[in-house]
Amino acid sequence: MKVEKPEKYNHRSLVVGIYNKLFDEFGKQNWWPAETPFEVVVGALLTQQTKWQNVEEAIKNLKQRGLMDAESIASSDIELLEETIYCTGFYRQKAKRLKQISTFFSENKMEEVFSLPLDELRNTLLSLNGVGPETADSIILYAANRQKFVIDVYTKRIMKCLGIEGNYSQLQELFEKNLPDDVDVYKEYHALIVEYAKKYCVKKKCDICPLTGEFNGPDYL
DNA sequence: CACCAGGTTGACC
DNA sequence: GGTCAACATGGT
Repeated sequence: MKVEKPEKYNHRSLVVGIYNKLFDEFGKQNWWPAETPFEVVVGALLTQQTKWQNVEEAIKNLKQRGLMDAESIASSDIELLEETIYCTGFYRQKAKRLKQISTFFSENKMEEVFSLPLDELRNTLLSLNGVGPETADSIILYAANRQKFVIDVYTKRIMKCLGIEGNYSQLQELFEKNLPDDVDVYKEYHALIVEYAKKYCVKKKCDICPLTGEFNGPDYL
């Protein structure tokens, strides 16, 4: 799973170097162990601005009530959904969005949607209410199992500590242009960033971040 | 008590 | 393109 690091210093050595350092410290993450791709979609929506621990509880609740498939959620009462996912916060808008997304996937075969050309797939997901860039890319990467690098607030924070700032698409391009064509590397990388950030980058402090200092990323964006 | 958690939206400049 | 308040609960 390790990626060979190029010799001279450039964007690629930075992107690859960070990956290898995180992999050395945290190892394989094996992220997002869901029973079905649909469960990943549900998790991606519920985890917005929410701790994963609470999402797990909501997923457990949904399963207990037989609501872990698109058709069941699409036809279920909005108030029942609200009650079921209450623990994830923003429960009113999330219940509404969850129902809409489930309706979409009950009317469109998930397998076919996930086989669309990458850009088309992404735009389709983005057109759903409640699905922004990060959620769309999480679904593409972890549910559709296709190559899209997920940028989250932690990724932005870490890169900023290294002197690299950019908007979502700029950062995404930086990673995607410098990583090998390997979905598993994409999956592990994002998971590693989250684990790393939860340990070192809380409260926007860069001073205790071990990456800072090791990689002197100039401002390229 | 203040702040954060694996964001998105709609309004506005 | 960028910024900002809402959205809501539970934990530290």
